[in-house]
Amino acid sequence: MQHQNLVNVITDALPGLNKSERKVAEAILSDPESATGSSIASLAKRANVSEPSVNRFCKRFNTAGFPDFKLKLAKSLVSGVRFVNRNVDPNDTVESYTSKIFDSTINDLALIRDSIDHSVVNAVVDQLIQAKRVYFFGLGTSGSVARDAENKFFRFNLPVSFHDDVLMMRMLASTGSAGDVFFVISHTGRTKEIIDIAEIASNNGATVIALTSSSSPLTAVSSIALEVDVPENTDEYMAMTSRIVHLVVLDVLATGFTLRRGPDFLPHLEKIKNSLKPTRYQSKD
Amino acid sequence: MQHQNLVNVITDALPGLNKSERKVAEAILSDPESATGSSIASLAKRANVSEPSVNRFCKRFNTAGFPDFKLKLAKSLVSGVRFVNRNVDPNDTVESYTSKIFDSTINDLALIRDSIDHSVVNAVVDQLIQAKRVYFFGLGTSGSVARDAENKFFRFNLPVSFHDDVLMMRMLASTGSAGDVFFVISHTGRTKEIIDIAEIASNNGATVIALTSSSSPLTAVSSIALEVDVPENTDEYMAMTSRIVHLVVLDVLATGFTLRRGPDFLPHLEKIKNSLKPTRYQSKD
DNA sequence: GTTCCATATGTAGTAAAATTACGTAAATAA
DNA sequence: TTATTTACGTAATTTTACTACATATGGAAC
Repeated sequence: MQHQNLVNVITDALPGLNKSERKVAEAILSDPESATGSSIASLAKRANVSEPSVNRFCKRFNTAGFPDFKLKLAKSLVSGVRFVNRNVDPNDTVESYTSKIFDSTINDLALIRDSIDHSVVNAVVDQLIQAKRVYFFGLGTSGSVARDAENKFFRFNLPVSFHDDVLMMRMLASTGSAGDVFFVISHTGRTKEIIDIAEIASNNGATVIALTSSSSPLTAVSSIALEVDVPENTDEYMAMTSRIVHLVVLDVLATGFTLRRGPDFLPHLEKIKNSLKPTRYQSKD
Repeated sequence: MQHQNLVNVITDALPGLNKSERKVAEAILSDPESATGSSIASLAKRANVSEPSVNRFCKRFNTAGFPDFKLKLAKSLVSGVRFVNRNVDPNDTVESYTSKIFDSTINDLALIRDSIDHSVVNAVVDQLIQAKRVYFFGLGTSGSVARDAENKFFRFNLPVSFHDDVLMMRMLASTGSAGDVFFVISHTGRTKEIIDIAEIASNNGATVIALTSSSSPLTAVSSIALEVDVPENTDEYMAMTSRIVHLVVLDVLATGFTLRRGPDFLPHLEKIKNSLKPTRYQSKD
């Protein structure tokens, strides 16, 4: 598809490539930017393969040839999506660690953008539209995400709340029933308490939507699971980007919700927006 | 700058070009996309000029030659296309509004990545390192950001808290003093209450750090302002991405903090990480 | 108007780059 | 092992881009 980033495509294909093709792939991935500027000869030399090998490599990735490949590679590199395999290290300057953090966040977003299951997104919007009540649950960092979700979804004229207290969650789950949607957010999907709570809600006939990583225990006990796999961060210095991705996914859901409601709903949103005007100093422009 | 759009540059230069160069410019502008894919010969033919004219045209725009020109043109088109007409509209499918939301978030992140003032980031890290106490303040959506910040910075063995209650904020600000850092987060930087509170803290000799938009009233009453200008979103459907950018900026600050503390600090972080293990079902891998 | 000069544009040749056809080597299966 | 497929490289061909040089065009000075 149009959005598939060539760098990621190559990275994904890496295991299935044969010797010389892999050499080419590695040469490109080690410095994609310069690859877009070099000739087939110089790249072949750098990868220690023959020119036709580079050419065949290009054609394997659905490009007309080397020039076309370079073009598409260059395009992939723009749009903010840079390839990052470099972790933050103690010698980094402000400039370098700043762009590393931004780049890795951008990279993760692009990854999920290209891999998210649209039918699941649709199904979740379905459930939210039908919901009589929505509870957003999350602990720790995911608590902030849940809080943000509440702030977004209350605008839809729908009883929503967010909770980051497991006792509260447990009580709410145990009184849940059909028509209630429990939207459970968890990066790992392995927190025992959260899984317990999701199970309780589910057993009461409520809908449980999980925003979590794939094949986690939480997925198993949910009605629908929005699976978002952000690469784990083993690096001590690196930030956790999964919460950012979760926030954007919630933006997507909110957008889907708004669209489904139709244009009649827009004045309501406008009213909420305007309600804050008196609390602010107006800008001149 | 490097991100200057070639199409715009050519359009601007149009009046100052001579006959054949203008022909080339017009041929390119009439269909820039196809220009990126064609050879110098075919473009020359389409513009009714000779090949060297096309070549000269390219060099006039600070490119090494035709291939380099095509590359830069292609890059310009990517970012251009993504910026323009990326608003959600009622006819969007799940696929299209999903990628629009992701794309606009990515775009905004890339924009800030390239425009953030590194010296300010450094100065803020300086202040945080020296702080005896840090308060994160935010209302509404920024409240979630502040909450997330608390969750991040408490790991640094530093008394931090987050607040989203203006009365609480006011009281804390009025008892603040040198050594206290009030980290105030606000998208608009125009909320009267918040500005009041920042002013009170500042008058008491505390350090006020603002994460907000440039030239806002909040900036004026702060010791340091981390100015982050995310394009306003007039579109009703579109999500607010500024909070995402704020979160990433806080990640950057946390990283800067960790690096400044040095490697002796890592075991402490590890301890916190491990503390959560018993709350989770362990994964097989 | 003619001459001179500068700039603009094109022609033809050359160099570079990419692709193709084909042959050899390596790997795999019988 | 041998047959057969797949992988890879060599060399020739074709395409593409660039350079040097020649011609043309448009003023300005006489």
